Amino acid sequence: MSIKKLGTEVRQDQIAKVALNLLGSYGMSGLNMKNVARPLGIVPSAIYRHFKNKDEMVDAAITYFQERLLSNTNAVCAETPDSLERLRMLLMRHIKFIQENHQSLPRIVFSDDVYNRHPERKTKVYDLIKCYLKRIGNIISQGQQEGRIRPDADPETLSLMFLGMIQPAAILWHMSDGRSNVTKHAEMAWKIFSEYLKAK
Amino acid sequence: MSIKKLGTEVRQDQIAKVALNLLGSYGMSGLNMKNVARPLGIVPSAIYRHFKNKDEMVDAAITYFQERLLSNTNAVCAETPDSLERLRMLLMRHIKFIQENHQSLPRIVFSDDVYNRHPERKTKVYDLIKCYLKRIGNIISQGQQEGRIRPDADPETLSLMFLGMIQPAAILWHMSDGRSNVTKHAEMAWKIFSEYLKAK
DNA sequence: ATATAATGTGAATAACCGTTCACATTATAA
DNA sequence: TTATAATGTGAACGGTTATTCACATTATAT
Repeated sequence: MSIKKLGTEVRQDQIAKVALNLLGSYGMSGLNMKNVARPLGIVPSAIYRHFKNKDEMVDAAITYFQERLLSNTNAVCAETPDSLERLRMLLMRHIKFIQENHQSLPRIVFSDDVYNRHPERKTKVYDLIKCYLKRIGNIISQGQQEGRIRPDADPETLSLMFLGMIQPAAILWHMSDGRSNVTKHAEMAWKIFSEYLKAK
Repeated sequence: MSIKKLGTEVRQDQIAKVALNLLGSYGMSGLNMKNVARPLGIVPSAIYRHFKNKDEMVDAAITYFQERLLSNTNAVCAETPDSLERLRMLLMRHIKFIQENHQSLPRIVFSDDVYNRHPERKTKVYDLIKCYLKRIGNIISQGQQEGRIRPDADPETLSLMFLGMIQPAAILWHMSDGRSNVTKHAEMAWKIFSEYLKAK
């Protein structure tokens, strides 16, 4: 039985991904050293070769999550110059992200296990959300300057409402074990949202 | 040191309230027998006089939560006959509910600790949300029949978007430790939402 | 007032989890 | 090839938590 050994950078990535997956699928209760080690074919104590402790492992998982979420905003800006189209695509990408990664975002945000007694981690997640909202707000502002979006709308309120199109549908999707149709709801919500947004 | 003994109905209520409070404030990780017992001035093992085990205690907490949440819809329907006004009041009540009870709703929904390996509990929470959404949808339908709300809007989509006005703002409020202004956001979001809703 | 049931106590148990450590195995550099 | 560092292993430890149990205390009915 030959044991395959991998470099610590590769392992750190693998561990972070598995950790995030567990967090999204089973919550913080499913995120323990044994569950992380098993799919990688290693033993729990081996994780300590690559992370000082569980906290640093969780931090890595959150950082990985952060990169994945924010990359969506860059992607849609590269795909189209139109502000309304950017919003629509971001909405669909976010839905897809949730369906793939289960409920990482809300679970991270609401599981106080994640940052109970870790104030710096809480502000880190807070900054992530603020950053995401800021980017949505920027797309809206840009659309207003170009005359595509009505000028009397407040970008800050609207970016929060944008997230609001996703969240509750994600809850239902999550609780119905994927039986409810998130994509369809997102499309219908987008019709309503974009009708409001459009400059007359 | 005289020990005060209380009837099991009273204790069950007390325990359920404390449990829900802990769940809302610190998440499932803060919800253990010791933390529930302390504020009641009893010892952890005493809880087993009133609940068979922790699961039944958590169930009682969720039931208590359910009653509190659904009572809001009854209250607004009693306060005013106007559908739009009912929705606005329900929005404000929900915000207040979140501020008082911290993050019970999303934490229950997203903490898989709550119903990992408890499918019946998951469907119970699922039914609660569906019921809440149904009641919102009924208010909207009623407004459409009375000609107060535009008839081309889909009540189901709109009731989900109604929750969407609250959720993301609640996240920010939660993560900023109450520094962000949920009420103000709710008012601004309501302006936008109701403008769309109004029949022309 | 007294017997009996209900409620509260504190110690004990078993399971789980994060973490450490001495040792084994594999990769890498000389 | 060989020496050395990096990576993986399995057993062990301490802490936490839910749960049980024999016992003490308080309420309630007769």
